[in-house]
Amino acid sequence: MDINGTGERFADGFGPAAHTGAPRVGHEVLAVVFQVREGRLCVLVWRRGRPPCEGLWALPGGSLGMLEGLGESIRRQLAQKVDVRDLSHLEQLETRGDPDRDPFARTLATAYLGLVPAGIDPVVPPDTEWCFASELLPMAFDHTAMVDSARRRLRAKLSYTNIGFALAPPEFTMSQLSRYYRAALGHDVAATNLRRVLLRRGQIEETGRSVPSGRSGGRPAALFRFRARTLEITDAFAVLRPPAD
Amino acid sequence: MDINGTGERFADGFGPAAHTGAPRVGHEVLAVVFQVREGRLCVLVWRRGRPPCEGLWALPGGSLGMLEGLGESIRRQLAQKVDVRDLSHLEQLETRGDPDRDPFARTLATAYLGLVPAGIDPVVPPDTEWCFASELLPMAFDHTAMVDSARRRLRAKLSYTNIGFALAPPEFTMSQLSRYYRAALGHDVAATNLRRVLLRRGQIEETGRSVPSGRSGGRPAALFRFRARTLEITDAFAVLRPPAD
DNA sequence: TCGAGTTTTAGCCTGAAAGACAAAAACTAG
DNA sequence: CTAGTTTTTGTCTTTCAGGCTAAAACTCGA
Repeated sequence: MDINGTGERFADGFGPAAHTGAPRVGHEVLAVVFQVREGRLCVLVWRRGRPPCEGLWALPGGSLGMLEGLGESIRRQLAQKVDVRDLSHLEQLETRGDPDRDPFARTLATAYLGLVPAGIDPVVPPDTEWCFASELLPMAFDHTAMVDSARRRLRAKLSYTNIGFALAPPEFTMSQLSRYYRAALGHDVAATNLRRVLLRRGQIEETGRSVPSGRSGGRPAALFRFRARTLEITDAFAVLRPPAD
Repeated sequence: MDINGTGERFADGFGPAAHTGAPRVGHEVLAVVFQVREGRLCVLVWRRGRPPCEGLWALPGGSLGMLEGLGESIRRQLAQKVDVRDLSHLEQLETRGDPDRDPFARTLATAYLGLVPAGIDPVVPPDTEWCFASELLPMAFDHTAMVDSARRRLRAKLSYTNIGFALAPPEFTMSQLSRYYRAALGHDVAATNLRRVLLRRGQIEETGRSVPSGRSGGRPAALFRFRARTLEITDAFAVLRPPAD
């Protein structure tokens, strides 16, 4: 990597701390955890009790342990906020490292997107709450930007993956599912179209059972479930496909 | 963030190095730089001259400087490999941090996807080469996985963004463009369909000029250009759109 | 200069998929 | 039994991708 032997390799002003020459900066792992509650998209946040950014909302997470991987670390740390078994999906989002993102120390942060299915209510510590994503007050550091990234990622993936499985409980009616989609997408989703789209894509299937609908009567609703509970990409979604033959 | 006052916060075995308590690990920034050359997708790699992984291909990049951001850092480091002005696109890909990804030191690496338009030939140092992406030999550390991520990302974005602008030179004929797409996608792309798709999406436009086609005759080909040279998402691509009204 | 060969361009057709809408089905409550 | 409610089914329209063919526009050689 010493491209011309002139030592430009250390133009950053730091010699090697190991064979790679990487300087040692702090690294933390954070998560934007979404859940649909009361028909609205919510984010799990906690209120900082000390400076910097005292009193502001912050994302759950913390320091990367010396012996753990990134995903491993955020799972461990979320286990202290939300029961890990409740996390239906987790994926890496982005890493932020602006020198001034934290005014007190040079710290990088890798953000994850986590999802919790609707209908359960994990125990959270007293300083932690589920906030409506649309009404988030300014957050600590660059956490607002991370939440925005996470919302965009979720919205996009609802279009071209089966990620709905992570928002919905194991079984659901189509009108329930359309409410989860509406909460995450921010606009109405017609249950009848949603049904056809997801059925054609093979993402959901009928369980055979049904439940009575609202207390004021109405045809009983069929119960559906997602076929898979891991992320799958809808391949029919690709444009510029390989030629037919 | 000390969720219950029992000190579980430091369950990773490390006390705070700063107010965040982040342990200090090495961090490097790498780039998967693609260019279409000779009609094929190529990756910029260099051959390691010393252990670990001596003799294996590796991605360009290096240590994050103490005062620079992540994107800033990879741009600086690529300037030593490829003239920065030639980079038509750069985006963050993923951060890898398995404790054993580097056997000699705990190092995190943030990978970027970079693109260089076809038709130019940046000066690269002697240990550095453009390798066909489809014929890459095993690479150092987890770099192979990063190249795979980058290829998937590029292929996906060719479907639903205007990222072709970063593969093509400023002006091009449709058959040239279809060759760039074929190289990146790995399959034939009919120039006539590509033209209609990109025109309808408003991604490309005619320059008004044209150039003679192959030496054996043929109708002159119209020259096109991309309307934008920054990433834009094709919104018509979203399924589950907001209702019409 | 004319015809053969080559490449690009334009037009037409098909099929897949999404979304709007309306009617039928299946229930509750009074 | 009827009115009201909700789900489900079916039809229609629109949009877009992609295949195919014919026309256009050029070069080259006879």
